[in-house]
Amino acid sequence: MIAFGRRTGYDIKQLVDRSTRHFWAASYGQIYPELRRLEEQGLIEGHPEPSGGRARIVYELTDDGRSALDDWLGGGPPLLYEVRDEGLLRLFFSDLADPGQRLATVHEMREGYAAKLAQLKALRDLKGPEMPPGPRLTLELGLGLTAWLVDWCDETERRLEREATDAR
Amino acid sequence: MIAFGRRTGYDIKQLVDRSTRHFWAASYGQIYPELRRLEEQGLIEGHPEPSGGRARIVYELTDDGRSALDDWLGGGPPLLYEVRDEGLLRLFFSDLADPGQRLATVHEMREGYAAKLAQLKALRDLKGPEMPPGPRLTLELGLGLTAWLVDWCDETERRLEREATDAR
DNA sequence: GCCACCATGTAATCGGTTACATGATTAA
DNA sequence: TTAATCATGTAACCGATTACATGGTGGC
Repeated sequence: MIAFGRRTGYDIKQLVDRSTRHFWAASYGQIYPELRRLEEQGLIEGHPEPSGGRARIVYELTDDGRSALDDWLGGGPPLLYEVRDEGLLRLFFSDLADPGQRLATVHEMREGYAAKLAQLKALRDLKGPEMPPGPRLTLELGLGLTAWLVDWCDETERRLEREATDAR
Repeated sequence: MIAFGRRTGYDIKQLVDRSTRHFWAASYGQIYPELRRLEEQGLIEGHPEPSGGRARIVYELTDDGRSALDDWLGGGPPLLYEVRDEGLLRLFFSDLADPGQRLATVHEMREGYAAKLAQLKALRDLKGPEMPPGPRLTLELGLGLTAWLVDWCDETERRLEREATDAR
C-alpha cells in the first residue's frame, strides 16, 4: 500500500477495507506494530507530519523496501491459500440435525454470500472504471466468485425442496 | 466428527484432512488440547482403549455435548467467513511490477487452483457415491467453486495475452 | 529389517482480533 | 454543539501452526 504512495497507518486500514478485505483483511492491532517492525528492518521510513495538532506519521518505502517488494512480486514460494467457512461446516454436519435444518443452513449461507456480493458491487460502483488493472481484476474475480456462490445456494435450495416434496 | 461415531484424535485429523480441509483445516496442535478442553467442559468423554501396547484414547459425545452440537447446528450467530489468498494479493499489487509479471502471477494462481481441484477430484473418486448428503454437498461446492477459479484464470490469461499483443 | 502408518502429545511461536484508551479536526 | 472522521496506539487474548519428541504395529 505504501508502494502506491505515502501512507499513514490509518490510510492503510481504510485502503485495505475498501480493496483487499475480501481476500486479505487487516486490523489496526496488526498494522501499527507491523509498521514499527518494517521500519526497524529498514524497509519503510516514517516521517512525522502532524495535521494541525493531530499526530500523524506518514510512511514511505526505502530502496530496500522496494527491492523486498519486487522479490515478493516476482514469486517464488508457493502461494498461501486458506478458507474458513462456517456455513460449509454446518452444511457438512447437517446429517446430524433434522432434515429441514439443511435447507435453512443453505438459505443462511445464501444470505451471507448475497450480503458480501452487495458490498463488492457497492465498491465497484464507488470506485468506477478508473481502477488500475490489478485491483480491477481482483474485484472482478471477487464479484464473479461470490455470484457463483449465491447461484449455487439458490440451485441447491431448489434441489433440496424438490427432493423433500418427492420424498412425500 | 465425534458425533458421527467414536473417534481418537488421530482419527479426527485424518477425517478433517479428507473432508473439511478445503474450508476448515485443523492440526494436531489444535486437536489434542481441544479434546482436553471439551472433556473438561463435559461435552465429550475419553475412554482409554489401547490397541496392543499402543496408547489410544477414544472419545464419545456426552448428552451435554450432543445438545451443544444441536444448538450450533440450529444456527444463530452470523456465520464466520474468511479468505486469505496470496495469489490475489499479488495480482492486486501487480501494477507495481513489470507488465509481464501479471500474466505469470495469474498462471501461478491457476496452477495452485488446479492442484486443489485435482485433490478434490481424488477425494470424490475415493469416497464415491456412498457419501451422506452433507459431506457430498460441501464436496460438490468445493469442486464447482475451484473449477470456476481455474476457468477464470484461463480466461484472464487469454485476455491478458490478447491485450499484450493488441498493444504492440 | 525396514518403512508406512497409528497414535499422542507439547513448546515455541505466530499472526491476528477485540476492546479499549485517547484526542484532534471538520462538516452539519 | 455534536457527530463523523482522522489518527495512533496497546493489552489481553485467541486460535492456530510448526516442529519436535516418542514409540508401538503391521505388512512386505
